[in-house]
Amino acid sequence: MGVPANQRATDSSAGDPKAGDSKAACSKALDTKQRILEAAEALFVERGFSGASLRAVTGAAGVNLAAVHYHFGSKEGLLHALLDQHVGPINQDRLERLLRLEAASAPAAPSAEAVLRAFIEPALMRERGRDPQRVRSLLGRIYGEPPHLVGPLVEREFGALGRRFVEALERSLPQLPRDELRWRFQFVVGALLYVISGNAGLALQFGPELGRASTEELVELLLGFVEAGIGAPARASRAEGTE
Amino acid sequence: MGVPANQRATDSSAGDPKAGDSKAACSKALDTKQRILEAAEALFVERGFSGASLRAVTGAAGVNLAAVHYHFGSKEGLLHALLDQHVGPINQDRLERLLRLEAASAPAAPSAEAVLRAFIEPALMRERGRDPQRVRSLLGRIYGEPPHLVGPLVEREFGALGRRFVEALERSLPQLPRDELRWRFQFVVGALLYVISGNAGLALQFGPELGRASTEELVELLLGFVEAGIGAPARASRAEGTE
DNA sequence: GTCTATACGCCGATAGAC
DNA sequence: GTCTATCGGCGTATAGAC
Repeated sequence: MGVPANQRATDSSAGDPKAGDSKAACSKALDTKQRILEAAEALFVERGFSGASLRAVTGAAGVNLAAVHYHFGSKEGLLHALLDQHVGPINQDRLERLLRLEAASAPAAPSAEAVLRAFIEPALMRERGRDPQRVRSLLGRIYGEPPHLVGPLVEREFGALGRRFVEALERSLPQLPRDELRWRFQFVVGALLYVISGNAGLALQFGPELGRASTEELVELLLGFVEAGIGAPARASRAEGTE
Repeated sequence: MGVPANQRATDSSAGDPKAGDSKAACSKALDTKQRILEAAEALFVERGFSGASLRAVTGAAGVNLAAVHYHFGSKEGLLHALLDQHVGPINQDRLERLLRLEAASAPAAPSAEAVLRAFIEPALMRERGRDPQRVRSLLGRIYGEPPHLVGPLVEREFGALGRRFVEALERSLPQLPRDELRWRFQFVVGALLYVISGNAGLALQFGPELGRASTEELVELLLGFVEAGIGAPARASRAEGTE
């Protein structure tokens, strides 16, 4: 009794366990780290961050529980590494597109439509050979986790980029009051995140019929909505007070 | 050593512990239930559902840990009771407004603007003498919790109502393809939830300057955005296939 | 440097005494 | 209706094997 070996369910690497070469040890370390990341990605998307236990992650990855603390410091550190790996490239893509747009239309500002497309398309399209639904959901799943967790994380991964896009939109829509534009940008982010998360409505609310839209169709549908919304006439209901 | 009595920190009721009257017991039960609800509301909003432990809730309420399972069955049951208490009235308000709109404009359909206002205003305005921010946040905080939790909850609290509003919008905008309208309604829900949650962007992203908008201003800002978005010309990029 | 085994203090849940 | 005791699972920390 008492043999606790319920790990290593999937495999324990292809080579023989005797290989003590330092290069082999190094590649094994990378392998462990990568296996943890892949298992964590799948489980975080499936069950959410709080809902996926480290024991489930390490069990699925076939590694020891403590390995995650050695490589990532904590469960939150693991999430951070996962986000750096996924939303980093998305945000880089967004920024490159924005800079290209601004260079192409200089000295005029690019259209709000083009800026919004640069913001939205990378978030929905990027897949890199993986199941696209999975990659997308990870980002959306993060919002709504306990606030003390999501706050610093959003600022770190998204703060500067969001402010940069708002500045671009301010130049595209100079007639719109600054505050109103900033709120509208928040509405865009909200709609995008809700779509990305795939969490609520949709299949749940209307049955599978609504889930049919392809990624490309979804981008166009969302863009049609937010372009009209952000370009709507100013409400200007608060021309008062602060002079 | 080993005396585990670290509960009862706050108090243990005002009366003497001998009072065996049945009426007193009953009112004490109601009091216990209500105290749990109030403490849970505050802590769920502050730390999120997963982040607030039952021990913290019962400790703040000054009741025993097991009481929550006696009265609500589980932590999830407690959340459910809390939502019934808060989003129930909101959804009832929404439905009454919609029915009044439809009655007033019959046999024609009410405008999409009016329907959207009936959907959004109750969610942002209702407060009932409490700190309004707190009441609003509870609803928004729920989304993004682990999907197995949020799925049935959304369907139960919101499914029928959401479908009813989509039907109304379909009558208000008959020229818009059904699928496109349903997606757009999802975008509205996403933007609304993002605002309600108060979780992300906003103060975090732009500093406190953006948090200044009053509830009434916020309703108008959001309505201006979603009215334009939902009424935008159809993209119609998928007139194909299913005939 | 990489990984394993083991332990600690919380958590939600439950059974049974009062 | 309330409380105590206790359960298995959780995230985390660390000592030591290789």
